[in-house]
Amino acid sequence: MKTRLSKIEPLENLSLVDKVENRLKQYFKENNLKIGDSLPKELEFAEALGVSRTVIREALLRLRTIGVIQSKKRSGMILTQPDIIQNFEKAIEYNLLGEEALVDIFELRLILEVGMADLLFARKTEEDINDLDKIVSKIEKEEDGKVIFSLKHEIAFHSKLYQMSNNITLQRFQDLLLPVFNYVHEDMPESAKNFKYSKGKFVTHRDLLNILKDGNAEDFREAMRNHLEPHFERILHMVK
Amino acid sequence: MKTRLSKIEPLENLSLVDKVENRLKQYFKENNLKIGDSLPKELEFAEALGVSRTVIREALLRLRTIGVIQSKKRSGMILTQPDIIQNFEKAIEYNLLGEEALVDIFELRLILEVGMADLLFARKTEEDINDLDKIVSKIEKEEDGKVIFSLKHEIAFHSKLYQMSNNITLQRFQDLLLPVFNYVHEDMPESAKNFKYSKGKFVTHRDLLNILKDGNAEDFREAMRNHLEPHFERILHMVK
DNA sequence: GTACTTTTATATGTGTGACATAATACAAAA
DNA sequence: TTTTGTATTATGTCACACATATAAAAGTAC
Repeated sequence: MKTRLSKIEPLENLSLVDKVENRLKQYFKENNLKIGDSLPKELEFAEALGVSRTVIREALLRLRTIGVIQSKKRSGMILTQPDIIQNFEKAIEYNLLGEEALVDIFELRLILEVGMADLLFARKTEEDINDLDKIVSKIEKEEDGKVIFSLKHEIAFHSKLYQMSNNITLQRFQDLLLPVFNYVHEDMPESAKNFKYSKGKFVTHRDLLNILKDGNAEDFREAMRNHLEPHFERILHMVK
Repeated sequence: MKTRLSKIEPLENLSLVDKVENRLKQYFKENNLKIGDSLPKELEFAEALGVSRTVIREALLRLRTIGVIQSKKRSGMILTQPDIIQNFEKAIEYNLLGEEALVDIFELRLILEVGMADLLFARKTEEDINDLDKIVSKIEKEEDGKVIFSLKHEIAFHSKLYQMSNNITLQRFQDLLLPVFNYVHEDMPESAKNFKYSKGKFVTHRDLLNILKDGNAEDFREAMRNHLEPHFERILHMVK
């Protein structure tokens, strides 16, 4: 039998910059640095670690890229609160996500919308309901009785829901999901766009709104689950 | 009267590296580059854009940091599929997230667990159920009849659920959530740890497992919602 | 000709020193 | 006191040199 090598770890194969980055992280931890604290200057780091300014700069640039530090001329560098969604956004901007990742993300969206009911009920305001009402009325007017799948309408309605959640991370996640959503939609077979709901089961935006007005979180979850039925159908029968 | 200056807009204040980064992105788009394609070398970029290699390297390093490109000595650089979770992870490693972000993320976890029911039912296997059974039995043995909140048990059980979802992005998200979860838990008042469920409503891990075995997604959602009751209680009554 | 080793060329990685630029502190002027 | 100029300083940009890993070519043995 061939010897398995899965357990053995490779020797340290870190570049100088990698090592410096680790030391920096260690330095932050040891000195218990917090948001807003200022850092020593590049040359001091370089001298202390015995490397060139080039290497220090590269390590610091990584931190700057993920949003852990900010730097200004003359003032030096300070620790900042990283924007966790931002890098996500940047990565997506490059349109390099593969099929699996896109599907994963699309699934995430479905999960979120079904799962967010409690947040909506806890945080909805009169104003939110009115806004939603306007959106739904507009949709109904344009759809004019027909049951069609309109990406624009979907986005308007569901974006409002995310906004109602009052969870910034969630909202921004939704924002950056839009292109993905668009992609998945374009890729959708006609059969899904004209999905036939089981008779009597079709949950419209109006239905969702009414539940949001007078119903409870549990009902909303199940209604949303039905509303998203064509998407779930598609996803759940995919072979991964 | 003093002249107002509210109308005038500041000029673009992008650094050279910023501009170069934008040009690179444009270049990728225009040439419709895909994952695996190789890039011109640094010096060629530098010459083409009329900037120093330093600047090009900084721009490319940003891309490398967010995982859009990889580089090897001699072979040059290739476009790679960015790991969208990785940057998230890195940012979190630095413990610089503020209270609001942590709460947002914790909320996200609750939403996901309630919303992921359909995925679980669509993808569960016999083996999964058996694994879960083992985990639950172990929990019951250690809890020995008492209803206590054990972080370790929670993690074991819920991690398995994420794994069952068969959604890599979701799983990795869960992984990186653990430290946050830990933080929020430590910060939890005793009242929540000894949360009193309304009589008869307490949903145990065993209950969840049974539903997963023989029930349906809808029941599972509601059961999970109850199982997570103390967390929801805490979150939903927070003033944001 | 094939399998293997050695050499060579090359693109990225690292180092050094210089100057440019913008933000700050402070002095000078009004 | 407020504005304006000036010096200082840390980061931003530059040019050039050398180190290092490695893909590709050349060489070697069979």
